[in-house]
Amino acid sequence: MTAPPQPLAPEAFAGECLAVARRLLGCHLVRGEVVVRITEVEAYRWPDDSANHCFRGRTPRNAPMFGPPGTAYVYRCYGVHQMLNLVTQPAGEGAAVLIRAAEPVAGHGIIASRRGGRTGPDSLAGPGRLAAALAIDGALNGRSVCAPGELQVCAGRPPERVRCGPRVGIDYAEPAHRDAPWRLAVTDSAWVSHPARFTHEEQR
DNA sequence: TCTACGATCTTT
DNA sequence: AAGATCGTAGAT
Repeated sequence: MTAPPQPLAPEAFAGECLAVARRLLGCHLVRGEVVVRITEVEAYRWPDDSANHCFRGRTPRNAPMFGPPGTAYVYRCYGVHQMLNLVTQPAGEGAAVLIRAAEPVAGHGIIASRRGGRTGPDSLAGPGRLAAALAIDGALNGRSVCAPGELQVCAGRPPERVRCGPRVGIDYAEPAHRDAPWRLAVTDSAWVSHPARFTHEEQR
């Protein structure tokens, strides 16, 4: 019997958003019997990021993003898909990391059943697919992932290399933010959405 | 109240 | 290339 993995502490999320995003790659999301390794993320930065939901200030929807680091921010997109974000930086600053893709570690059968029998990257690559595979919905919005509960983030296997490129689906943002390479992914993982849209290897 | 529009995915 | 599907935000 091994001890259960230790969840990341709030301090792990309290740093600058893009740096936290980079460190979240390779970490594990633990949701009951299902464990996945994060392979793709996007940083929504603060305060100068016109793609960020918080760019024009606090609203009822984005309020969880101003909460303490390690808070889950879950919202519905296109009336259909749930998007899972993890809040970064100190409370009061609206910055978060969108979790866009992951690869399975445990609970393959549960994932497949939630994804209509799919077992390949189609089951976990893309933020809506990931949320569906983990059964994530608005019930988790505003909850901490640092305390025992329905979702945890734990240390995993860090990536050897990272690639990056512009974030997906934010053409409405100002050009400087639309084009900024704030989407990061584990190089060599097949469990990544839009694999053709990366522009750089390991910018840091 | 009314309207427009998504940090997407699926099917055509 | 476009429909699904609905909460949010900004305008009226």
